[in-house]
Amino acid sequence: MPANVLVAFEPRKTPLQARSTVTVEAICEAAIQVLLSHGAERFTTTRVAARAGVSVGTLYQYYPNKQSLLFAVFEHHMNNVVAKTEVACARACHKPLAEMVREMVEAYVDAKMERADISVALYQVSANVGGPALIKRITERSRKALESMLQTATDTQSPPDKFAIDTMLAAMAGAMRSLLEASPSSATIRQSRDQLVLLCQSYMAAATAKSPR
Amino acid sequence: MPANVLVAFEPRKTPLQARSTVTVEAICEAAIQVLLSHGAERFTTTRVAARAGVSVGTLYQYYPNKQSLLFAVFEHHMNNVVAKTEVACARACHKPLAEMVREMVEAYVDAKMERADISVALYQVSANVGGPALIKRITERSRKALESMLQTATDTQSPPDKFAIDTMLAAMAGAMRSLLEASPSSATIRQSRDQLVLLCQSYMAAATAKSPR
DNA sequence: TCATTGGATGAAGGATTCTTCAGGTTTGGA
DNA sequence: TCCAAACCTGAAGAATCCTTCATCCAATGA
Repeated sequence: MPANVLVAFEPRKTPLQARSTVTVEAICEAAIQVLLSHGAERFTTTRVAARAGVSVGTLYQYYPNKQSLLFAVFEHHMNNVVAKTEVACARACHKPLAEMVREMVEAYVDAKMERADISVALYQVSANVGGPALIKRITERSRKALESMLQTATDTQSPPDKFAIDTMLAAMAGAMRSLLEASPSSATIRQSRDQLVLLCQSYMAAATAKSPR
Repeated sequence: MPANVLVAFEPRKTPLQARSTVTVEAICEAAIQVLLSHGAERFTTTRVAARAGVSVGTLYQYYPNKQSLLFAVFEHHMNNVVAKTEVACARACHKPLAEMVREMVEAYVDAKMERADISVALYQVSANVGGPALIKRITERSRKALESMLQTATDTQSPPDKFAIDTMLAAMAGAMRSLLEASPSSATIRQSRDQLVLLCQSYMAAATAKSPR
């Protein structure tokens, strides 16, 4: 009944020599490009291999199937983004709420934008390739980082609850997606980033019980 | 280079007799079910036809190809949701800002939830099947409805600008998606809806008051 | 009643795609 | 230098899938 049949997602073998490391990276990069130029529907292992300049057999030496390749790229990208968000959260502790939120949102937007092409490409497959489970893990990590940051705010009593934080994270993801899919100019990016900062700031302020003046 | 090759999206012929109307509806409903039970990857015209209790040939009599079927279902669902949102906007004119936003958000959430299964199913294909273009049209409609509503707020001077409204719409969509994909209990739905209301209210208030210094 | 048009059928052609594997090439160390 | 392990190749089998079309069934109205 469920859409995901049992498929191995783990990579098949890890590259040992320098040569194969290059190959694997070429394959991942090619996957992005094929996704962008042909779409998820026509995303083919053969096409990816051709674009990477290797043969299909090589691809299957590192990834047991098509999905595992997509999953690997997806996971790598997501981990990169959360990691940078976590760093920003850690750095922004013990500051006023508004400032915290600003730093965190800006880090998130910048991390996504750094490889906008990957972000856009992966939207096409996030729903299929073990996305739900991975996204859940990522969201949890983000929430934890946010929670422990918010607890140290210098101008609030009780930090927002779990629900509020999850809602904000989802809203951020949505705004980010709509921005990315519009292939925006750098001016638009700055503007949207500021809007997103304002959105998160005002929501967090509203969801937080302020300390008595 | 672009992912979308030229394909006809228009339905092939419109049902005239009552019999065929039933058929077309069965096909659309079956499409949802197949999407949910097999996933976008294994979404097949043959499977849809089988589920609808008709033969493939019948399907191709009304839709020139697989994509046009998906597009039709997608478009129908989106139109339904915006229409209800527009009605709510019209109804909420000449009220205080917070109340306006609440009514509009609640209408949106309710409309999405009414056929949660369809909403969830379509997330899998929204990126592929002419999604971008359709979503752009839908967003535009929503923005217009919101703009003209906000202009009549009884307690604000200048309504939020285009950017702010688009950001809010994207944020709403993101929060909604994350909610829907978690197959939430009705208690969770209510809670999330309230959070989303608060988010939009506080953002609109912040974007209305004055532009950031 | 019967002709005409709308509606339905499903086997099969044509095209893709995933994945394997037997055999070749390169690398790194002994 | 030489060998074993790592790495690469790409033709081809097996499995789907999309779409068509010749053919049959049902409804409508004259």
